[in-house]
Amino acid sequence: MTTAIKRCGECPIRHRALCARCEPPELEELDTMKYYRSYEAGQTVVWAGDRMDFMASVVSGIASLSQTMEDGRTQIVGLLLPSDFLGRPGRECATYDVTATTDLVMCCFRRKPFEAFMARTPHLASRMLEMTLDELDAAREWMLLLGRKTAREKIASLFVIIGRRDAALKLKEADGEIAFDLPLTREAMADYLGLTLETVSRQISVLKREGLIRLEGKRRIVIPDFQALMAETGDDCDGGLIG
Amino acid sequence: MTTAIKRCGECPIRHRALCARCEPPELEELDTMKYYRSYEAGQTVVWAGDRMDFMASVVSGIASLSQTMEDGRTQIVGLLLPSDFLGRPGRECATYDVTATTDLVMCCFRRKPFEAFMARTPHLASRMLEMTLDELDAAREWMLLLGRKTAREKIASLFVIIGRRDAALKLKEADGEIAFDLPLTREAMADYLGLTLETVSRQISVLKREGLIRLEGKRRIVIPDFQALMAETGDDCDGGLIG
DNA sequence: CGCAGAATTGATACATCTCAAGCTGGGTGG
DNA sequence: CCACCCAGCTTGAGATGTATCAATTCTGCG
Repeated sequence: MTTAIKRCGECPIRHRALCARCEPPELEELDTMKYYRSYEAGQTVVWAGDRMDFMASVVSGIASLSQTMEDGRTQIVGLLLPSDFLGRPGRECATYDVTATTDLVMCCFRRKPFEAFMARTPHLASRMLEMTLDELDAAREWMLLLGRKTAREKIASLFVIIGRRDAALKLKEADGEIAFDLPLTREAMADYLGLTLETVSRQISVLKREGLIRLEGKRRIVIPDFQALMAETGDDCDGGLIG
Repeated sequence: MTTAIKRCGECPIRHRALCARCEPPELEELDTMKYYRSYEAGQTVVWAGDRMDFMASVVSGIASLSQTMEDGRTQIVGLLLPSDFLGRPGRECATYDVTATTDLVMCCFRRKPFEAFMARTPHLASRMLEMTLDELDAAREWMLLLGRKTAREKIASLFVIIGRRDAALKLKEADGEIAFDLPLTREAMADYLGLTLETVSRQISVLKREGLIRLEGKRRIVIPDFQALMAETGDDCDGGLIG
């Protein structure tokens, strides 16, 4: 459950996380407050409605936020990637089911002390506002996908978004040939895209047949021509991340 | 374009808007900064991508945020109701098309001075974070609706949400018989729910035929049994606003 | 009155879902 | 070391919900 503790100064997500604008004295204080938690792929972090006595940044791996209806229909409403934050100031209970989609490591803080720290550290609150506004834009982008895109466009959009993010992480340009490991099962993709897993599988097969993507094994996606795939998302040519 | 100026102290949205926690001296300062703008139903406030040199709170009426694809498919990604805020600190350009769905009055601030005011007024930033987190929850709730609900459930959910909000505004309980004016055309409902206007019309007719709703004129909706309609949303019985 | 925008209704098409049958690859135990 | 197993995935055939195209019918208003 617990992994080796790192100093905040050496943290891999330091420059993008909530604490991005913290100065050394603040980092030292965070060092004393934080603890790590690890989850295996498939494990549940919290259930919607459960009391949640901590807040956390994702250090590595991916977690999903999802809602499930009484009859089992499920919608993933957000992915938490490295540097993303989990937990809402002032709220005691989780709003969504949080599940480790891959092996996951999170940097955690007990809620009360962390809220106190935030209250006396204005730039933390301002960083949090910035990150929340970005999440809101991403959620709204996803609303367009869920409400108006075809299955084919949904799959293409997913690959373009993951490919672009992956390229950014590797500090590469998102054009020409791009390859990445797809960290989601077909079922998770379906729940994220508002489709069934059969439809996801079929549309991936179609894109493969047309040469827009290649599969290496089940999980590695190669995009030989990123621009060509972008043209299949339905967004205007800039890829439409914001619009 | 400009309406009579009110003192902030008498503002009808004062207790729910961004400035909810401002004290009299701050309100006086806001009084000197603010100006009102009015739009007629159907007018565009800004286009996505346009430079936006102001931020604003909705005083009365409804505005919609929407995204449109090249081929004309449109998705409404948010409604701005009285007390909701438009504009993002640090961003010069509008991210979405903003349209007045009904006649609309907004309380506006030029961006630069307002950002400066926010920078030295921490509780404004904190109120903004709170409002943004609420919007994010609402957006994610809508993702479940768009991705997983049937047309019938979508219509029922829309009426329940508007009915509940309307009851809250009138300080009534949301049960038994509820009635409200529906401020959206069939087309706007379709764009909000990810449907066509024909499907919206048909499903409204079905709910009417089943006695779950009545129409008085085209725009006034009467819900004789709020609980019964809630049972049609697919959410668990608390209505699932948060989950 | 008669128009124009909004809404309803009908007939048909089609994308996606549903149910069902195999396939594939990696791990395990005999 | 091989056969088996199982979760994850693919593919097929048919059902179904929603979109599309096309008339009407309302409703408010000049």
